[in-house]
Amino acid sequence: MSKPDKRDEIVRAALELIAEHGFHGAPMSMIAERAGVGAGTIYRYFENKDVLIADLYRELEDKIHPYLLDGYDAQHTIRGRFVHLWTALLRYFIASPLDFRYLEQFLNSPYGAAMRREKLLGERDRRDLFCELLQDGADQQVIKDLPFPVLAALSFGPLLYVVRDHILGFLTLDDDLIGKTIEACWDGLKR
Amino acid sequence: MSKPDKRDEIVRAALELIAEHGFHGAPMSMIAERAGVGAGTIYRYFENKDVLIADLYRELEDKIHPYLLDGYDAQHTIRGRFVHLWTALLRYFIASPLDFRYLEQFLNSPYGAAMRREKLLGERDRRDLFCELLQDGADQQVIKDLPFPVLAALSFGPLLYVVRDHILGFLTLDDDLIGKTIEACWDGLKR
Amino acid sequence: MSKPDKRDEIVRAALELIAEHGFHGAPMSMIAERAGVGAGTIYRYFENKDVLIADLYRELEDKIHPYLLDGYDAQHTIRGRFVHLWTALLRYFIASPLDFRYLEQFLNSPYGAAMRREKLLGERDRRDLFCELLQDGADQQVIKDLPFPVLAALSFGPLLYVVRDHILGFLTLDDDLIGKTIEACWDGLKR
Amino acid sequence: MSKPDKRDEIVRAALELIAEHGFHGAPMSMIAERAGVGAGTIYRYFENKDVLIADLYRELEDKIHPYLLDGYDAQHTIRGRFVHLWTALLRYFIASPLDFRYLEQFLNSPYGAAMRREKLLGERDRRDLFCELLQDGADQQVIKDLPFPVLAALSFGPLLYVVRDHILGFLTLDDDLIGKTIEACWDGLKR
DNA sequence: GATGAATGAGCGTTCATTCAT
DNA sequence: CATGAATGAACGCTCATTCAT
Repeated sequence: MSKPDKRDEIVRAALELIAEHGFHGAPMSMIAERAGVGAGTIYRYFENKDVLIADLYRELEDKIHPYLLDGYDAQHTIRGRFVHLWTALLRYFIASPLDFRYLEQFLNSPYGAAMRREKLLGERDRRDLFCELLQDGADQQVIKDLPFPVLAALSFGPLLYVVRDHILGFLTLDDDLIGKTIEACWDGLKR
Repeated sequence: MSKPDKRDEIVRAALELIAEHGFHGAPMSMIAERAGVGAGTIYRYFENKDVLIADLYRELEDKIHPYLLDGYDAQHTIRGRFVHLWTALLRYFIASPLDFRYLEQFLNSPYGAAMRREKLLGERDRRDLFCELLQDGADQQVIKDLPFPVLAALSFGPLLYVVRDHILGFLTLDDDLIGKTIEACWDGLKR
Repeated sequence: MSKPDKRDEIVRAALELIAEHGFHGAPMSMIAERAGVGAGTIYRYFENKDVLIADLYRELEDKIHPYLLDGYDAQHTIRGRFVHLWTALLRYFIASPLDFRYLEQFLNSPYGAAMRREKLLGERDRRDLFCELLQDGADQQVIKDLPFPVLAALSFGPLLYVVRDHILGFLTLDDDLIGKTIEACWDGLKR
Repeated sequence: MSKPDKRDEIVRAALELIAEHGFHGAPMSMIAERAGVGAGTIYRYFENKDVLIADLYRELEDKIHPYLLDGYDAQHTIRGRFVHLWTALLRYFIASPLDFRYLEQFLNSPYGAAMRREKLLGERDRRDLFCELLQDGADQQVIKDLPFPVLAALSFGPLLYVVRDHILGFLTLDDDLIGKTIEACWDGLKR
């Protein structure tokens, strides 16, 4: 097994176990076992468990980004881009529930808070399509004149909630319902 | 120190530590120390850590409920009741950030998922003012015709997000902004 | 409840719980609860758990002694007295299995070893009917010429074993089988 | 220190401490210390304390078995085989008193009761030389016509008692006394 | 005397991390 | 490089004993 292979196996194993059982239900030894490597090997690729967790998050972001870009046109209306991005993201999460569960765990942890702090307080990240979209919408006065974190909450809040409920089996999101939910969300956001 | 005092100190210490550091960052020994009691004393009042966590949640619910009821009129319009309930809840959370952080931890844990399962799938709880309100709104066709979990997501999602961001210092919620945010949320919900 | 009553209740509760669950399965608090007294009360009557255990043993000895004496005639033959004593003891144990289980626990513990040390190495206790009997039998050259502890082993060993097996349900001791077993035991002992 | 060394040290330490102080007087931490290993290391070799205790018993059985077989001839008379087996066992115990004390603790524990239940009530274990011998003796009508557990009690009872007394220093078993005691025991058993 | 709430040392067990091989 | 045996601090929890009431 070549070097990047091992790293990939570790990442995969960690994602699966943390998504299923949470950070505390996924000991390093179990991750190593599932990855088919020695326990010490993880520490060649990740300084410690915290770093593994944070790197895992970044890899997920990078993995998801192309799906959002597929068919995305920055020249479209704000509304059209909003619908496009969220439709893509919701479909991705529904197809990859483990990825969603992992992100949820991460965002609800201190790591997630630190990351959000950067996103919301630091320089707005132009590479983040959702941030960019809200910024454009605010600039063009298409969406409400509210502080950026409130706009973010109005988009992310309901949509991540429904994905969670879908994955937990509390409702079933089909394409029709996805569309209606995103519309409702947009109603809250638009001016 | 009299008997209820000890219990209160334990509850306070547990709430603070769990709110600040999460369930796993709040060992029983640390809770005992912060409460100024022996480690074994906690077990006189709570069978084990899980029971402590669940009881703490119930106490918070009971503590918050009166604030929601204060000035609440079940004969008002759906919209008026919606604004009333969420204004009261947001103000409560802003005044008691530890309570909010605790509830957040709880709802993101397996305990929370189990509780949500009951709320969403079981008999709708008429004592839960938020559930009741959404039900009434759906019955009167004032709010959108969407599955109940989606309606819940449209209310809870954005509003709990902004409270979190406020408590983390990412924005500052004053009465004006609270009002505007609730309005925006209502826009997403109303038919 | 008068003073001796409390003591009796503690003794009864301790015997039951220790017989059923062993020394370590019978916490002082559980003994207190079963006895219907406060936990601290036990310490008014017994200095600590070890003393309680030892006192309990002595009370059992005193309780059993009269049953052995009933119908006992020190002028009978060694053999007759042997059969009498063991028949009485086996019947007692079968009727009071908790007493037997307690004695068993005690004798297999360090307390029991210390007590046996006294009995076997110190001045032979003339009040102990079994010791006396073996001594008489040795003096009259009716039983084998072996060191006292060996004679004791030849009597106590098999007979306590069969009682245990009876109580554990591995066999059923009726009067006929009790008689035959004591006879067999005597065969090993007699010259 | 190589892998089997650590396991052996743990086994040795556990045997010593449990033999001397009983199961409850031999905490895992103390076993680890005496073995010269970390506390967690024990759990690499034994799933938990119960498993350690049970494995220790099995290892002792396996260790003793060859001593019994040495010079054993299944074609000999019942009496000859009886004398052979018990002489070998008593000599073994006298040479390895810790092994005896451990077995005693084990057999007087719930584990021991469960094991005895199997031996006495289940299919008679033909690999157990003592069981086999008693069975043969009963079949050939050389020993008394009594239920199997009674026969077992007549053999095991006195002989294990005298070993215990020897180890506790209440008497001194030399080869002569061993022989005489086994003879006496046989007198109880034979028809 | 009697109580039982309070204590805290001690238990069995886990797991992130290290390091000799 | 990779390993996985070893570590030991830390966890949740128990219970013999004390002492203010």
